Amino acid sequence: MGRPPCCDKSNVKRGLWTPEEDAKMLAYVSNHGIGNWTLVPKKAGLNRCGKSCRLRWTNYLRPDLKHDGFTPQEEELIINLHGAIGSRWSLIAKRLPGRTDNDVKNYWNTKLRKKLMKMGIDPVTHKPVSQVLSDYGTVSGLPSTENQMSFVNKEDLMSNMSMVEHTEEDQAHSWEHQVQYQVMNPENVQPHVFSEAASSSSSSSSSNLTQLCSPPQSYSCQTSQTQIIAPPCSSFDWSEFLQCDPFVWSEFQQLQQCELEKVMSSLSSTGQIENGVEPSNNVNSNSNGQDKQGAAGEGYGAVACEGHSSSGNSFVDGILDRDSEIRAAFPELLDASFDY
DNA sequence: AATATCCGCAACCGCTCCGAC
DNA sequence: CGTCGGAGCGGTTGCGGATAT
Repeated sequence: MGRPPCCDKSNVKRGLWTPEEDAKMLAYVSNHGIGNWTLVPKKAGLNRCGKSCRLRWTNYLRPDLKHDGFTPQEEELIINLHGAIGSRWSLIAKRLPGRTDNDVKNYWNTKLRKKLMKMGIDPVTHKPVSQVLSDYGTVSGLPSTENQMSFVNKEDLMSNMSMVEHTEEDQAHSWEHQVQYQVMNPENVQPHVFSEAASSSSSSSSSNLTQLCSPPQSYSCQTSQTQIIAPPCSSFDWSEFLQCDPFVWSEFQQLQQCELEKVMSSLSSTGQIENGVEPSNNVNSNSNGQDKQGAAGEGYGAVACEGHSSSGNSFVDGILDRDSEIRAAFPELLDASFDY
């Protein structure tokens, strides 16, 4: 159960704001400032809920807001940040002056998500669709597979599947986009892109869909381009990518610390920690790795942990799962010190 | 020209967080 | 230390304009 409503909704106006209401709101704020939002509608002479006033102000009336379209630079930043921290729209919006979390969220849902799907990128995991499908195919024999899918819903899956089953030219085009995207988002690059991109057989399995992730021979030029632009060593460390952006890295560290403290607090309060050692039967600590796509897909922050007492560790588990993926892909990382 | 469908955006809802008391 | 309530967040809904049939 949530909190009771902040006001009696039957007595307040809802829906679109009129120019008169906007004018009252602007006049009040310019004269008195914001203060307590629950008092603003009364003082401003508006028959609105305080929450509605706050939303109208923050999402539309604020004088520092941009109302024009998103630039390619903003677009790229949103994609990169979404890939790094997930759907934390308010954090992403902080990096985009004049944009609100609502703006960014809407733009993502209506434009960027579709755009990535057309490029052959799963907008949830930021991985090539073929990779996600391959992973899905691998886990399809396990129970409750729908909980392990990184796709938002079946519609997305069908959309993606129909996309990758288009013509060879489309596939090649899609691959080209994938490579370009992966250069932009190196933390999501799969091993074969760096070291084995030209070898379609190396990444092929019994799944035809998996084969689609390999570049057509005629597109080897994209591969060489990737090798030039991509990080110089094959043992790419995704955390280094996060560190490239001080803001993202700062937010990441804060979130990491915050989540860690919550987990430790939760575990210690429920007696699951003895001498600082976590119990070994954590459902998300298995080495299977097949159910980890959702973890990465939800911005490392939404690992399903239903029915388990350590439900607060989703973020850390997501990070650890992602780390396991990288380590599995790049065994040489095992020699490196990499503690969270 | 009329109707149906699609799409984008503004607004709402439910929930968590956190400070005040 | 527990409760209350305001602020803020992410997800979802629904309206209205644009486009297709």
